[in-house]
Amino acid sequence: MASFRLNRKNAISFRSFQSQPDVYANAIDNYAHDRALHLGKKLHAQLIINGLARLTIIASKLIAFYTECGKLSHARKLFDKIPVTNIRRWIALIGTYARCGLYQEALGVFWDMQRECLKPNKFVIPSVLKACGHILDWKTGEKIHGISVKCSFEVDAFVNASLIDMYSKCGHVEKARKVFDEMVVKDLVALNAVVAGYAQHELAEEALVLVESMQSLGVQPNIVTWNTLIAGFSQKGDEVMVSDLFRLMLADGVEPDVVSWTSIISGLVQNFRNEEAFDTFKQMLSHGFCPTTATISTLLPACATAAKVKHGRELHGHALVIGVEEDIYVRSALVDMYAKCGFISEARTIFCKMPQKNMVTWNSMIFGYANHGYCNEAIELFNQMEKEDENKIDHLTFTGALTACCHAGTIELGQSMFKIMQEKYKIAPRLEHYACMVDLLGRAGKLYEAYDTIKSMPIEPDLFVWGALLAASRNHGHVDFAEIASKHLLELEPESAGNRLLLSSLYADAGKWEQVVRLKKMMKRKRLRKLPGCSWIETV
DNA sequence: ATAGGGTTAG
Repeated sequence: MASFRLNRKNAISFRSFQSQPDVYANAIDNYAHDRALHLGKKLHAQLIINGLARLTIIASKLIAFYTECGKLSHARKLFDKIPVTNIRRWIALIGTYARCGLYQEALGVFWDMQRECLKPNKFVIPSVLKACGHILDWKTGEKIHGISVKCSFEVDAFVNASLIDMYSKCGHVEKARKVFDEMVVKDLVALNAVVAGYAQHELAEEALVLVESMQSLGVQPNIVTWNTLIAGFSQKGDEVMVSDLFRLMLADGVEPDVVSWTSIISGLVQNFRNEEAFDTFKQMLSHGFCPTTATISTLLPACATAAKVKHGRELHGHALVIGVEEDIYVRSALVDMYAKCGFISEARTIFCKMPQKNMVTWNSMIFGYANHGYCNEAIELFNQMEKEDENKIDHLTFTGALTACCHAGTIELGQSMFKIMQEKYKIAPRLEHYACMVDLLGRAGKLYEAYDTIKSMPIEPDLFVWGALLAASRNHGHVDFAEIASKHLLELEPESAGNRLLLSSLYADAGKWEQVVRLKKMMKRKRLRKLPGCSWIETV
């Protein structure tokens, strides 16, 4: 009797002990889904107090929660507190990171796992390869390839398809093809991964040849294959081939879907055929297809001039109606579109209501400010990004911020940013950064410093760098530097009439009329003519 | 656990 009671008591307490963590686990899941960082933190504090935070199940959920909220350091700290008992937890964390787009973190955990001498299984390899593919790190991908071979995973269809995808994304299409050729049983996913590799690197013809040869071996293309081919030819601007494929696909009994349409539209936008892109979009709608986030965000850059803002607003309306306005791609493209069209406050409104921002979101807003003369706002936003989202700062962020410094004429700030970029963020200056620095110094009349900057460059200056020096020389009437700059410009860009006009007006300013006549004669001889400036106004 | 269409650029 006594033992029965004891057992029952144990059973009850065991059950309540079991159910309580489940309740908390669910709550954390919900907070992760809503990205309710504040509420989640409060719950975490409570779990530390009642001791449940130590449970593996709770800790795992908290890791997922912080990961979802973008608080990686929190996630990692928790992870490191959990004793390593089995590899499944490592693999789950790697998978979570890879799915969330946190590729560096995924790889970091993978190498930690290797350091702990835990053998990877074949399930973790695709996640890690996906991470390599996205960050274009084929060197690491190749190491993973080696590990896969050593572990005899190379017969696995998932591992092979992931290897092909990784090499394809990194531009090593021939390595991808080699993996495919060595596969004993070639499946459709692997084929499509090679086809994508070809299509995305302007080798659509190769892709087509491969698909045809596989067809003769009995592997039939599916809608993914067709859409990949369409995307490949559409990016190349080969519209004849695109419509042929569209027909072939129909004849094959495969119905084109919204991805097929979006691929065509994307190609048209890439090739600056905006009108046709919109026509195709209308055709797509008339065929009864509902646009997706990809359709909207691919079309928005085609509306990024003041004359096209009406189209942009229409797309914004579509996004609201079909309920995809919250998508980060759509919103980033909207921020950029409104900013480029000059509707800075509308851009800012969308920007501010975004709970998650990516580098494109931040950079678009910073560029929007910088290009419209809101230099202080651009610089303030850069400071805000440093505080809130430092890890998303990249070379474009600095281009935007330096452009703002240029327009504002804040030399010291520009110089310190140029330094911070290299020293703190380890970003090697690119041509556009040097062009900004030359522009910044040149505008202030510091032509010697500007020229010293050019001479210190470890990379070959391009026409924007020399152009900045030439423009500054012209504005400050400095003929010597103008001659140096124009000499380089002529070497780099012999066809550019604009630079010569700039130079000739400099000579005119300086009173060297005979030089002007000589230059203009030379331009006439080469039949170079500066295109007249033009603007676009939408007629209703 | 793998394959297709998407946002920033002087």
